[in-house]
Amino acid sequence: MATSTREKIIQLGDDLLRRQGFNAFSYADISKPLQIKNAAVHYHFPSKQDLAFAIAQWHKDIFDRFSQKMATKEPKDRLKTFLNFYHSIHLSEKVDIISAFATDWYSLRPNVQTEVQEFTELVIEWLTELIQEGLDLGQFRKIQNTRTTALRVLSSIFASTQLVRITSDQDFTRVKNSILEELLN
Amino acid sequence: MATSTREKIIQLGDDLLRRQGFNAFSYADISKPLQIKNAAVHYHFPSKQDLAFAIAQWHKDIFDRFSQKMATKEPKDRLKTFLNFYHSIHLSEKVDIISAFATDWYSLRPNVQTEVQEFTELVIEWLTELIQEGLDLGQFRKIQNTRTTALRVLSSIFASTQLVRITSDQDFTRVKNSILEELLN
DNA sequence: TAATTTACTTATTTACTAGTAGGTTTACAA
DNA sequence: TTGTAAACCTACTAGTAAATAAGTAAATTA
Repeated sequence: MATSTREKIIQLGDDLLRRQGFNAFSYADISKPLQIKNAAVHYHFPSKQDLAFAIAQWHKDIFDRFSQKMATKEPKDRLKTFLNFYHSIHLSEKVDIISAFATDWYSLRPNVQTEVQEFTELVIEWLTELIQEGLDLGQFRKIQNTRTTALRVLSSIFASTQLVRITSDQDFTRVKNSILEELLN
Repeated sequence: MATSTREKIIQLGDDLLRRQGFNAFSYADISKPLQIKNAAVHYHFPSKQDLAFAIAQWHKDIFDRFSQKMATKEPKDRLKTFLNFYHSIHLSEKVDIISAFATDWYSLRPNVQTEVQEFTELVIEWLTELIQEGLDLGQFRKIQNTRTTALRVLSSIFASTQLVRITSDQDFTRVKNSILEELLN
């Protein structure tokens, strides 16, 4: 199954958004590598905000499939997979999609903001449930309120993808391991 | 002592950088409110990168003064002041200067990157020392390696200033308190 | 007092930016 | 075979970006 142009635009847009930021890339940055014209991008996504919306939607879809695939695994492994996923983000010099959108929050149209909010809530809820299950099964150690713990895991990990751009690669691994140590019994 | 135009440009630039991102504001956004011409901004800062450099330097100066003023206080109070400082950032709809620079990292000139790196290392070291002192005095609880703890405090708190743009104000306070609870004996 | 420097302004350039109008090709359906 | 719609392209507009050149008024220095 060949990837459609529309799909390619979304993927490249996502890449640029998370590597450079929403206001730092242009339609030309998309059309050139794909060897199509600027107007072709506008054909699929009339405005840049429409593209942003599609990217947010795309992430919701991906996360949906991810969480379904993970549903059968136990909390500990789910958490590890989640953290490893962020590790790969960091290695590709990108940042997390949530923080990418957060940075450019005030340049996003309301419907894009709503989409991002829904995606974020999805992730937080998924993490909250994961932690609750981990606690119930005795795999995790109780620290605080589960949502707070979820928020701290999420913010720690995604801040790290940013912070290590400035400091060093080692610091990411350090934080990642510390999250695991903190939670695991 | 009246604030010089140069100083005003830096302050407004900092504000815009942290509210909208480096690539989302223009020289016009600075010249208009200050009621000067675009070229006047270029007089003080020939290129936008020069402005970015000055903003990074400015933060180093501020942090220097801050840490000197805090030197006599005890670790617990220093940490609280630090967290409250970030709370005020969050309330003003800005993000932390480190994450603002991190987001636009790849659009920064090498000398700006170096300046930001130095500032970040300053903050991490300050936090690391604070934690070490707190441990020595028995005010803090040992969790991990002190640098790791410092990294986690920093990343948790600054990710929160971004995350709460998307979720809710409450979530910031939640994270802030959890950091304190985790460390304090 | 003359020379110089600081802190600007006016006016302009070059290079993009997102976005659009209208024409063309291709594929598929009636 | 004709009609139609999807997926482009060519060519363009209007606006904005950073940056610069040249000039000026006021303050500072020699």
